[in-house]
Formats: sequence, structure tokens, C-alpha cells
Amino acid sequence: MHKNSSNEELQPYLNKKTVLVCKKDQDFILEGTPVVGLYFVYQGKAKIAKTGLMGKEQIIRFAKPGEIVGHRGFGYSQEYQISAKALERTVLCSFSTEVITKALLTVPSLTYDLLTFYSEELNRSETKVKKFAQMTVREKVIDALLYINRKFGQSKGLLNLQLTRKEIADFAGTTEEQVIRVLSSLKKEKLLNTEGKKIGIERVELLSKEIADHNYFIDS
DNA sequence: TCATTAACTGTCG
DNA sequence: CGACAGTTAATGA
Repeated sequence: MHKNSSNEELQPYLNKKTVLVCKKDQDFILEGTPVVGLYFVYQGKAKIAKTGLMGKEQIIRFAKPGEIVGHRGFGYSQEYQISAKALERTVLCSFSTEVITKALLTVPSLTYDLLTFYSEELNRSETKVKKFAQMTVREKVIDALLYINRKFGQSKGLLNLQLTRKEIADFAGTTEEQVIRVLSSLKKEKLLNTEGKKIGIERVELLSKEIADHNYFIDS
């Protein structure tokens, strides 16, 4: 998506963007709130989640710079089906639904990009269903860690995304305690490093091997 | 110093 | 495996 910033065809639309700066932990989309437009992450990181009954939260995915947020908001739905929160200081560009609609109708490359994005998203959520149904807690936690590694990478041996164990649990579909237990046993097996809140993956290949049976799509 | 938060452990259904 | 209770360590008002 970001690569389109250079496209001249898009310039008239880019001028209509609104820049929004979020502080850490700030929500910029609330579930059930009227749709106002579409967001792109320019800087920072965000988490996209759905809150179920009983305050249980399911983290759908994380977004990094260049990614789109709130895409399910336009079209027919009147309200956002998800909520999004900045994980750190995050800069967002937002476009109104009208602007996006016009842009999509006139710039094919943008439409194509969005289509690709949707298709990947659908793939992800389909394999996620399978994962949640078939994987053990240990595998789900490993899977979550590998996802974070793929998306954000590591620097000096630690994951570039700092999450609480609770957030990892909400993403993996378990509870905080289970995550802690898996984490500490992985640490004992020397597959993992842990420094307080920070986590480092020592042997990515070994972890991938454990969930290989479930990885139909490498990038899910 | 006290209070809060997060990481962690033990145990039970 | 999930839920609850309880301990410990770090942090900050």
C-alpha cells in the first residue's frame, strides 16, 4: 500500500488525507463505532482486536507501517467490527470513505493492491480457524511468536515487538498463564530467551519444525 | 513507603 | 486445559 505514495494518479487523493498521531495505548478505532474511513499506519505499530463477551479479547493481527487498518469498515457496514489500538506512539493517515471510493474507482493499481490484501487476510483467517481447532496450546504460542518474528523481526536477539504475556495469549487464543508456562519451558529447552517482558527466539528453525504439520501456508 | 502492575507458580475441577 | 489464588519483583506516585 505504501508503495503507492509515489503514484501520481494518487496525489489528488493523498492530499485529502488526515494525519493522526496516537499516543501509546490509544484507541483509534472502537468496535461498534460508526465508520469514518480507512487508516494507514505510517509509523509505529498497532493491534487489531475484537472483544467478545466477558471482556475476552481476541487479537486478530498486528499492523506495522505501510499496512491498512479498518478496511472492513467501508462498503456496507455502518459500524466497525473491530477495534484498533496503538502499541506505541503511532502516526496514522486516514481517508474518508468517499475519498477512498473515488480512488479505488480511478486507480486500478490501488484496487489491485487492496484485492491482494483482502485475499491474504481471508487466507489468514481461514487457517486461523484450523489452528485454533487443532493446535495444542504450546503450538499456538509458538505459532504466535513466529508470526511476530516474521512480521517485526528481532534486533539484538530480541523481538522488535514488545507485548505483555496477556497480549500474546489474546493473540494465540489462550490464557496468560498458559503462555507463561510455554514460555518458561521453551526457555528451559534453550529455544528461547527471556528478559523480563522482552522475548528472544534463539532457534527459529527448531520452533518452526514443531508446528510444521500445521503450516499449510508459511505466511499465515 | 505504599500501591499498582506484570511475571510467575501451585493447584483444583 | 482453563480458572483461581497467591507470591515475587519492578516501578512509580
